[in-house]
Amino acid sequence: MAGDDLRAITEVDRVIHEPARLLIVALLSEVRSADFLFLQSETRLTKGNLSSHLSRLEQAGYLQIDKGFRGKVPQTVCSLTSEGRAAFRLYRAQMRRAVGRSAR
Amino acid sequence: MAGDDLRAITEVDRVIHEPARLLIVALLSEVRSADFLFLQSETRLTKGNLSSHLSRLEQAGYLQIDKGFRGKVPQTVCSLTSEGRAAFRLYRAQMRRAVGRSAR
DNA sequence: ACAGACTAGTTTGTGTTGCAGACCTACATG
DNA sequence: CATGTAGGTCTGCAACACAAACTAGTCTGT
Repeated sequence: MAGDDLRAITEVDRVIHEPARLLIVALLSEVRSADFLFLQSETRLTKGNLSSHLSRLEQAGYLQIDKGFRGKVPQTVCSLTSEGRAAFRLYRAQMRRAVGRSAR
Repeated sequence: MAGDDLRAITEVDRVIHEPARLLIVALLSEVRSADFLFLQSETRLTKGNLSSHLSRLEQAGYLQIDKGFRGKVPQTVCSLTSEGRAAFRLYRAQMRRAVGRSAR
């Protein structure tokens, strides 16, 4: 039944489902890595928010965060882990079922 | 830029974005109307939860809730309003940009 | 050299919300 | 009367999103 497919929606990964993080993950899914400032300008999130969303993604094992320096200036570089990419793939598959009717 | 499309994700309608309600709206989008018990069995939500999500959707103007009787038994029948359908259409368009395979 | 501004990011505080479960109302039936 | 059904409300709690305050260190002007 169609309902069974749909019911899976209630089990989507909330870490990714949150719009701000979905945006971050979607952005990162298209590149190898991105630094904090790039993400901030793309997402227009405040530093505080961006920082905590990144931490959340890291905690979930979806993101690798490398802190280094560009010259004397600290630099935070982020990239999705393979679990992160897999989780995003799954999320997309689930959501397409709910919204993607035209995609098929 | 692709980033601009994506950034719209952060503005999705949270009323619909919540998985339980997304499920309800997706179900209702495929029928003219559905009663409380049907929704409960399809969603597997508790009565309490289902009731409050329905109220939330009604408050948002997305849902019409008609309380009546089937014989002597009370019956709550729900159907999306045209605003509800429009909101869902918009939501789907926004989310497809984030998860749709042919986004670019 | 030292104050003040700037950069990069983290921590804290607050209000909202999603959810489960207990309870309530009204009617019907065994 | 006791139980069941339909459809809720209410309460308590944990999670969380967001903004604002804060920290650490660098750069600039005088």
